[in-house]
Amino acid sequence: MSATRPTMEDVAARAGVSRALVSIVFRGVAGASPATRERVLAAAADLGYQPDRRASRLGRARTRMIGVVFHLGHAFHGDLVDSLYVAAAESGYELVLSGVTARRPEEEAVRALLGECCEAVVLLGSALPARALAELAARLPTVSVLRDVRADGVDVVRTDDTAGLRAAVAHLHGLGHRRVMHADGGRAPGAAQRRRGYRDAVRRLGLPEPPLLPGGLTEEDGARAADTLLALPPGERPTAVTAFNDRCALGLLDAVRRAGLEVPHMLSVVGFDDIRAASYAHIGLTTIRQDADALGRLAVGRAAARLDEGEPPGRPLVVPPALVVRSTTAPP
Amino acid sequence: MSATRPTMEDVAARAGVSRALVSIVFRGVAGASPATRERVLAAAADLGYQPDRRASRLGRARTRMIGVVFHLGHAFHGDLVDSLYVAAAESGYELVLSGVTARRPEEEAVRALLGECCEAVVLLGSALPARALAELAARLPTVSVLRDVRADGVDVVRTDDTAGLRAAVAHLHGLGHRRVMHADGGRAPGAAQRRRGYRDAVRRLGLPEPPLLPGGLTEEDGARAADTLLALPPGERPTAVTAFNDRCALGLLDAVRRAGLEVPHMLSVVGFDDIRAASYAHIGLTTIRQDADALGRLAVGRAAARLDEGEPPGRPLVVPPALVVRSTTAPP
DNA sequence: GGAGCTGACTAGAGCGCTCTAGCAGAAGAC
DNA sequence: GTCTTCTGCTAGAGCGCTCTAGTCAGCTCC
Repeated sequence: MSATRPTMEDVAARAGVSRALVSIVFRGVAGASPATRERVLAAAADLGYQPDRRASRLGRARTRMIGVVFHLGHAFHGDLVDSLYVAAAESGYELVLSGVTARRPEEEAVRALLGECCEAVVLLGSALPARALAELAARLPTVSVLRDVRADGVDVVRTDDTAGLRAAVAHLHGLGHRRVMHADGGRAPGAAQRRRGYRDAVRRLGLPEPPLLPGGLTEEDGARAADTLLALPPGERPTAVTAFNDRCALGLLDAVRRAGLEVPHMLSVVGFDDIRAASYAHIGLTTIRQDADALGRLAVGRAAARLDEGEPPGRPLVVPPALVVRSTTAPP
Repeated sequence: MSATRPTMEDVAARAGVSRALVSIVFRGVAGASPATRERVLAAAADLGYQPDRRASRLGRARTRMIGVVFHLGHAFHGDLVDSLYVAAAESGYELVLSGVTARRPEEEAVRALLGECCEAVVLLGSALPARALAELAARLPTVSVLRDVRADGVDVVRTDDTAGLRAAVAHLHGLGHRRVMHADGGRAPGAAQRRRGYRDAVRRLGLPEPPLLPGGLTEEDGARAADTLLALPPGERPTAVTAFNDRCALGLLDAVRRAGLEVPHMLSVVGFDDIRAASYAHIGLTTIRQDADALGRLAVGRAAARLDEGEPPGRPLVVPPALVVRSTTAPP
């Protein structure tokens, strides 16, 4: 509390050196003798001095800050942010988070970031129109993670959703399933690609192609998909379902089980993402794992490449997903 | 992209006015004629000028920033952050988020915030030792949300967990349950209070007091509690369970249902928090609702009162919870 | 013993804003 | 017609840092 926080000036005065020397010590660059360095550090500790990063960034030519727009409430975004923190630290960048919530739209989150002078932005699962993204990309390097978008100047880092769903269907086919349905993600980022992967695989394997189950991002959407499924005449019921994502799969699982269908014996279910909950022992959801670490690293990598090496926006970076077999799939 | 972002100077030159006038216009204070104001705004729009908030905060005496430490992955923290955003905007503050993840400990999150020069910090469900909190509070107004802690100078904003659990037990008692167990939260913030509420109620109502079920914060912990419960000899099995939180309740629900117990007829379950998933139609979890909006508003209110009115840290602010009856509770 | 280093340190000009003081010039008071 | 009061605007000194361009000892080297 006290009056105001101590500044570099105060530390300098106490250590009996110039302000510049204190700066040298705190930036950890060469130019101070070990003895002085220690004296400065001691003075700083006495005063409880903490460098003001805002001022430091102002004085510096570069801010080395990357803005991140993420959705509070999307569990997978949490995993991504974790990996972004690590990757950013490795490349000497700092993250500034801007959350999207029920009452804080994405536009607002982006606007806030622009005012903070970050050098690049990483958008997780952005729902902004391509035009808005292109506009943003015209101002500063922009990386869209999870969402594949063709917008001028926008870098894309995403999972190979199509391959993921193909792998899911192939896995089910390998188990002997013939009638596989897909709980669709609608307009969610990645949904179109997963839909395509599902259709590709079903056709390629010569399986019947039943209509899509209307699903979505949340457990509730999954439960709705289950209702649709359960309403089907027995002959048309699938023996396996691929879901848009894990949350959807979890909701679906819950609902079909309560309707008396045994999983995996009467119905196999495959999710997408591999969120934490999927691996819980009592759930054991077979799923397509998105590699959050790779996605985060590539996103920061793209931003850094454009900032540090002056690279132009590149083609989409696509991370292969991995099938994780647990206990919600079995032969029909 | 281009060279560098335009500054106030550029806007001033283009509009043919002084830098100070541009500042006046952008701060929205009196002192510029409508005509000039418009001219400045037009020039700024032409240039794509965006004021640099870092510089603006440097120049200003106060930064009006509140730091928020939250856990990515705790769904309820998302609700709180949403409400904090709203409350902060209302009191003219800005939020700066610092996330806690698997690989980014709370200490690190706090440290980052100190460097950003926020005027106060709000910690959601902090797990820091009381000493560390007191130290932090010695530097700047500190509000602990969800976690009740007796540390010098630390403001606390929390739900009346004890009352919540009393209400849960009373509800079950009212339905005719006699044997009610509690899936405990261990060392999680609020767990001790909820445990106390449970015990209070059970004693007061003259119910038997069985041992606690070891639970925790996550679905997995809930499933583990279910295992313990299911392993009980039939005579000792409860007819109802109160869970530390919703996620724990959900995990428990899932596990007991799969073991063949019908909910609510064979077992009633009450959660805590009222996270989004609790209200999903297919789940319909009876729970104790924490008022995220009130918690957020009070947290910002405390910070603002200390900053703006110079108030000293006050006594804990306790928000009453509310019982939300859905479909996981019924007479035994 | 002077040139040329090097290592340790300082002065001072920014960075992009804010904000106090102050200055013209028009309007109103008497 | 002078004096005040406003309105609309500008000059310029910060805010707490960074960083370039020094200064100044104390070396080595021939």
